[in-house]
Amino acid sequence: MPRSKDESTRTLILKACRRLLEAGPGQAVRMSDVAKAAGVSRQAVYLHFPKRADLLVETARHIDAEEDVDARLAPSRAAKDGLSRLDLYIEAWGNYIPVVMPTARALIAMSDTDEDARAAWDNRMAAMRHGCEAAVRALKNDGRLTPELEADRATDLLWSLLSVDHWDNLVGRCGWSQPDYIAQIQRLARAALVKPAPQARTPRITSL
Amino acid sequence: MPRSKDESTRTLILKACRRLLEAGPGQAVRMSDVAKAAGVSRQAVYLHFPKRADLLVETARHIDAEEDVDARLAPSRAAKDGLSRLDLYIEAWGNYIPVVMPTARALIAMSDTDEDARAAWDNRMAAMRHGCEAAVRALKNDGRLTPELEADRATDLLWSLLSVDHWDNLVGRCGWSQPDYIAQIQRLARAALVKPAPQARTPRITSL
DNA sequence: GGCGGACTTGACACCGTGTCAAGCGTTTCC
DNA sequence: GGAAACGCTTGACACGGTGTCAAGTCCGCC
Repeated sequence: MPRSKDESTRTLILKACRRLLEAGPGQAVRMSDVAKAAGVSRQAVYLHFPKRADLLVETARHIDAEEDVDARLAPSRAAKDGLSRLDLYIEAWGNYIPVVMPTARALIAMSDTDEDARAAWDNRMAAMRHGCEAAVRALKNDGRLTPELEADRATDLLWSLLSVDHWDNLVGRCGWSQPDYIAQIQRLARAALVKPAPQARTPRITSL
Repeated sequence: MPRSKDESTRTLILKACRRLLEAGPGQAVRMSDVAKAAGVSRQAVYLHFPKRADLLVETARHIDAEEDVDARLAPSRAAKDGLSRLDLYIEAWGNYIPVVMPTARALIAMSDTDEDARAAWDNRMAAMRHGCEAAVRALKNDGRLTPELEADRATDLLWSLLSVDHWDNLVGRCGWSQPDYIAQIQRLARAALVKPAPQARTPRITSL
């Protein structure tokens, strides 16, 4: 099934697509552009990806595989307490956003018109939400979830704080650095979701 | 310049455009659709709005005028202390979002390809940011801005919390009610930006 | 009466997506 | 060795939506 060399035409196209999306913020990235960049005919692209939406969806998957998104999220899953799980999840996902961002934007733009693109994107967002849900649950188990919020409300909030739009607003438009973004979202999430630690036995005023 | 009746063709078109945008979430709203809905020829639309981007931009302005956005924002400007200014600004803008949302979405979608649409939308966002800036400044003057944040950082954060994406995530996707959304954003903004009141003279533990 | 402005009608160019058909060069398998 | 199968190329075309153009119609109004 490969053409001849070690790289199949399919992955050649996916890599070209990714490269184009990452290169030009505000670029069109038409099917013909991808074909040209992959050094392949326009029809070859359609041969592997019948619709443009398919190409974008598969590009996103390809990035997930190349960047090993699972490995990135593993530390948060292994966290011992709710608070560190929250922090680690924010760190992992927050640092993954810039990686998928270009493809995400293209996919979101298609979602307005294309049903498949919408479904694919919703799916990704649902997966991300599960991570938020797990973090909130861990927090709740530790008795550290703020009493002002139901678990699902807290999940919604965290999910929205970690949305790619939010990242784009702060990093893309406001010019925040990536570490600043991570730190501020962690601070924000704590402020919004976490209640102060039950200061156990000895009632001392601690400033942390 | 009016055609004959009390309503000029121009406003007829703008109203039709608004109606269509509000009617169909996920609808295309092509130039021909607007023309049909306004009971006018497609070319009449182009006569008043040379490009589709122009039509959308003017529709947004038209909504601002019809809904008197300035009057809505007046209370926050009149607020006496920073904290209430923050709350009132969130309430005013947060309640305005659903009004402009449909048009906003169309404008944002165009921003990917159309430079004018992008500029127009950026402009609106800049105006909204000024409101955030004012609220943060008022907070700072009261000595209630959290020491963890510079004023411009705080403005960025508030601005992003009040973005239409955020509203769309929480209300549109998560199904929050409008009052819930307002209350939670207010809570979130306080948690993120406001430091506890300097408990003046008498050091009593207050739970508010 | 005739002028000018607002609008209509119908045609057309352009661009990007998606489709189709025929052809070409390798590989594979009998 | 020959034929079928496969992966890809070439070139054409339909479609839908935007934007343009030119001619024509219907007004009110000086």
